[in-house]
Amino acid sequence: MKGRRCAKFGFKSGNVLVAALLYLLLENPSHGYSLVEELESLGIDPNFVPYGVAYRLLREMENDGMITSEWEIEESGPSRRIYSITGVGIEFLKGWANNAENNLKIMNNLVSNINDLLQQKM
Amino acid sequence: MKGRRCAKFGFKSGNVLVAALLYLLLENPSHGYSLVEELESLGIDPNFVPYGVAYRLLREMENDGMITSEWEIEESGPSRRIYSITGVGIEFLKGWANNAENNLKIMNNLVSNINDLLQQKM
DNA sequence: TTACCCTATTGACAAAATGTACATATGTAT
DNA sequence: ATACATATGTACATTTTGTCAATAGGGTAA
Repeated sequence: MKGRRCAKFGFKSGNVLVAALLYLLLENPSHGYSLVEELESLGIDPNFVPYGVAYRLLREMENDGMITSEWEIEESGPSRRIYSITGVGIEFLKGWANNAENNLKIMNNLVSNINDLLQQKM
Repeated sequence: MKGRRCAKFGFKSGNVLVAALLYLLLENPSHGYSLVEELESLGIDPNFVPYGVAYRLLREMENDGMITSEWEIEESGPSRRIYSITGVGIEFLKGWANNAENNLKIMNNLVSNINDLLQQKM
């Protein structure tokens, strides 16, 4: 692999959502609509996560083998697609968390540096 | 503005680079090529930031009024476009850092939660 | 002096990620 | 009936990133 690639902080909104969804599914299996609402328990405002985006992400994650799904036919209310995390998903989550720690250090330093310099210059 | 939008953590790679570049320019005016190398001082590996990407970002930032540029004709070596941060850029940087602190808290919590749950389940 | 590498910038095109918005269906409350 | 909440899906447009070739000046080693 030659040449230069763009910074991969793992902090694109998509990647964070993937990690958040995997975490929620590690807690317990759930379905798309509910998962979006559950994001609030992580401090992520569900109002900023369109359902369409979440459903798309979940399908892609299933495609990548990180989660599996099965239909749950309810006696009352529309059917739900219940997702569960797989071994692949758990490994991904481990890797993500590990990587994120490095990125968080960089971010924390950057924010500190910015605040210090701003205060110093003002 | 109705409906739901996607999570805006402000942590897309592009946004982080914008903040990093603005920080470097707040330290002192510089040109594109050098700025990429200077990223290392922030813990960001320059090898992951293609020059094309950086130059494009700088042009966009100038378009947005966050930075200004002027040509510096060298006696030796090719001419350089020297960028300086503007008032708009400083304000943006303040806002970004402020916002980033909230996002960092969420990220830190997420990573902690993930690690805790992984350890607990294994 | 040719060949090669380092500095320095630009632009074009392709690919990937996101935003937006509509369509569908069931059930409950007014 | 009408409206609202649950629940999922899909199509299209837009934005963001990745990739990489083109251009140009200057130094150095063969």
